[in-house]
Amino acid sequence: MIRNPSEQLEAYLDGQGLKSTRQRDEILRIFLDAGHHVSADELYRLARKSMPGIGYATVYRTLRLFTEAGIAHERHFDDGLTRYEPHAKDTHHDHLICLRCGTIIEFENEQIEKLQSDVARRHRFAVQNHKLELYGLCESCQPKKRKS
Amino acid sequence: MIRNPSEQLEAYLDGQGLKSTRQRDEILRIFLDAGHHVSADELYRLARKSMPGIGYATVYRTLRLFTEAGIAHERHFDDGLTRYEPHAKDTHHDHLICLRCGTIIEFENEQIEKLQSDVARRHRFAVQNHKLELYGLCESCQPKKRKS
DNA sequence: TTACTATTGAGAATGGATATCAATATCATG
DNA sequence: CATGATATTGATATCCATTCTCAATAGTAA
Ligand SMILES: [Mn+2]
Ligand SMILES: [Mn+2]
Ligand SMILES: [Zn+2]
Ligand SMILES: [Zn+2]
Repeated sequence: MIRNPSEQLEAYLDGQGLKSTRQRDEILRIFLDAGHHVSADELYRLARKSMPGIGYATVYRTLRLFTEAGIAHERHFDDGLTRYEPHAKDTHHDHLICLRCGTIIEFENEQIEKLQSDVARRHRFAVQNHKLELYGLCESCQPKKRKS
Repeated sequence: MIRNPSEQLEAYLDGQGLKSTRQRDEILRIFLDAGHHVSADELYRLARKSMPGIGYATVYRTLRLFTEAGIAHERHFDDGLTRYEPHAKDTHHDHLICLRCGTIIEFENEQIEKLQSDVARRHRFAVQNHKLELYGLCESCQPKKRKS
C-alpha cells in the first residue's frame, strides 16, 4: 500500500472530485525536492521560476491541500510562520531548531514518546498529537572553545 | 533572594531607568490573579474594568515588559495567539492542551527532561529552551464510555 | 515647581494567512 | 471533438494579532 506522493495526490483529488492541474503537479514536484520545512513564501519564490504567473493564494491553497491529502505536514515553530515538510517517511519525529542559522535537526526517541503517553494516561488525557521542540544553537553556531 | 512580583517589577524598572506607573501596577495585579495563560486581548478586557481608558498597545507593551523583567513567561500554543503566565514558581513545566475546551494542564517530568538533554548532547546541540505540548482531549471532553 | 523623559492611548501600519470574485482550465458527457 | 458544469486560478481585498508612530501626558529627580 506504499504510494508515491504523485499517485497519492491523484488519488486524493479523484476521491474528492477535485481536478488535477498543472500548478498542483508542479508545486508538488518543487515541494518534494525543496528539502524540508519550507514556508509558503519560500515555496512561492521557488515556484515562480517555472511558473512566473503563479499567485500567492494558489501556493497557500495547494499546501493546505497537500496537508489534507496526507502528503505534507504542517509545522508551527516559534518563528511565526507556517512551514511544511513532506510526509514521506510517516514516522513521527521531533525537532532541534537552531536560533541563529535556522538549521533544523530531526530526531526520534522512543523512550520519550513512551514517557509522554504515561503522563497523558496519568491525567486521563487523550493525546491526538504532540510537539517537542528544542531551541538553541547547532554545533557550528556555537562559540568555539579556545585551546587551554 | 525570593521577591514577590511587585518588588521584582519595581527593581527591574529601577535598574533600567524606567518609570513606575499606575497602569503597570494595576496590570500586574490583574495578570497575577487572572490565573494562567492569558492572552493580551483577555488581559485587555480585564484591565478595562478598572481602567476604562487603557489602550491595547499599553497592555501589549506591559506584557513584554513583564517578560523582560522575568515576571511572565511567553507561550506560543497552536491557537495562533501569544499567551502569558506568571513566572512564580520558577520550575520549568510543560503542557497538556485540550483542543475542545482549551483547558491547559501543566506537568513536569524529570525523566523526559533528562532524555531531551541526552538527545541534544548526541547532536552537539546547545539547548536554550524547549517546548513539549500534548494536544488532545481532556477527561471531561472525551466521549463517555457506555456501559457494556 | 521645573525640566527632562518615559509612558500612554489612538489610530495607522505591518505581515502572514484567508476570502472574494471574475476569468479560465479541467473533465465527464454526448 | 465540442459542450457545459464546475473546480481552479490569480489579483486583490480583507482579516487578525501585534507593533509602530506620535502628540499629549505623567513620573521623577532636582
Ligand atoms: Mn521535520
Ligand atoms: Mn504553564
Ligand atoms: Zn545554527
Ligand atoms: Zn477539554
